[in-house]
Amino acid sequence: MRIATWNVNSLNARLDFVLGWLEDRRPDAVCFQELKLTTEAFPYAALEAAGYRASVYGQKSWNGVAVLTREPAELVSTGLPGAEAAGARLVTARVGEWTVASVYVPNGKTLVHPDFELKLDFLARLRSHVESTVDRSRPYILGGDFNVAHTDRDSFDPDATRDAIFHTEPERRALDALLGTGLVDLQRELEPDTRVFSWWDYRGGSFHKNEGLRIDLLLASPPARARATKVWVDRDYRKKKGELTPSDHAPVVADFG
DNA sequence: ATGGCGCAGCCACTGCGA
Repeated sequence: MRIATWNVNSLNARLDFVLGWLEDRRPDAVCFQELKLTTEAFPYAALEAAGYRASVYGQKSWNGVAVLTREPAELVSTGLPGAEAAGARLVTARVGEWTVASVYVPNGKTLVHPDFELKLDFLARLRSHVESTVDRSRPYILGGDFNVAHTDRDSFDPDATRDAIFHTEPERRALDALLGTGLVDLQRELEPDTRVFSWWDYRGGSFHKNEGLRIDLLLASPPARARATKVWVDRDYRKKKGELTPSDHAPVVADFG
């Protein structure tokens, strides 16, 4: 079983790039974020031709999440109760014995922007949602763009970014609280000390300089963690492919025995 | 070897992303 998460930064703009990646990596399930299209406009046909079905929660222009699966899946839920104003940012699907959820946590914009409080509220509601609705005694993966650099190790320059957005104590403690429900960060479980990023700014040659952040995470329930054999950032797919432009996020991939 | 912002929209600038 191979499960991945990937903020694609517009599925329409990225479709050919994504199809190439699916053919190359052959994941069984993928959490997509930032579809930037409505549920109706989702490219179901192109993905079905590639061997995938999709559980989708989209909206026009912004946000939008999906869980792509090779096997037929049951759509469990869309949206996060109480966080409707934040847009389409959570979808959960069940495939076989696995439950897979894709989340796109609000960016927050700046520390003094109203969206920053919305971000903290979203993370708190996400914790409550997991606590009350997810059976953590079964294989469960919450994959997504959390827009938080959890520790100093997850940032290219911990000193320069100290207390900057994505790095503040309230954001980090909100992620701690989510993990307090019993989920674990797979990357840190399997590779506690590896300095690895999942996002690099398009601007200023950030990727070339490896000035990135690790903000895309695969969170796992104990049974899912127990089966995990490998987790990695698919850095090659942050690179341009011929004429195809990459997302500013790389896929994060995990394999399970 | 790679890359130097990119995407959506009542559009050619602006808002947003992180």
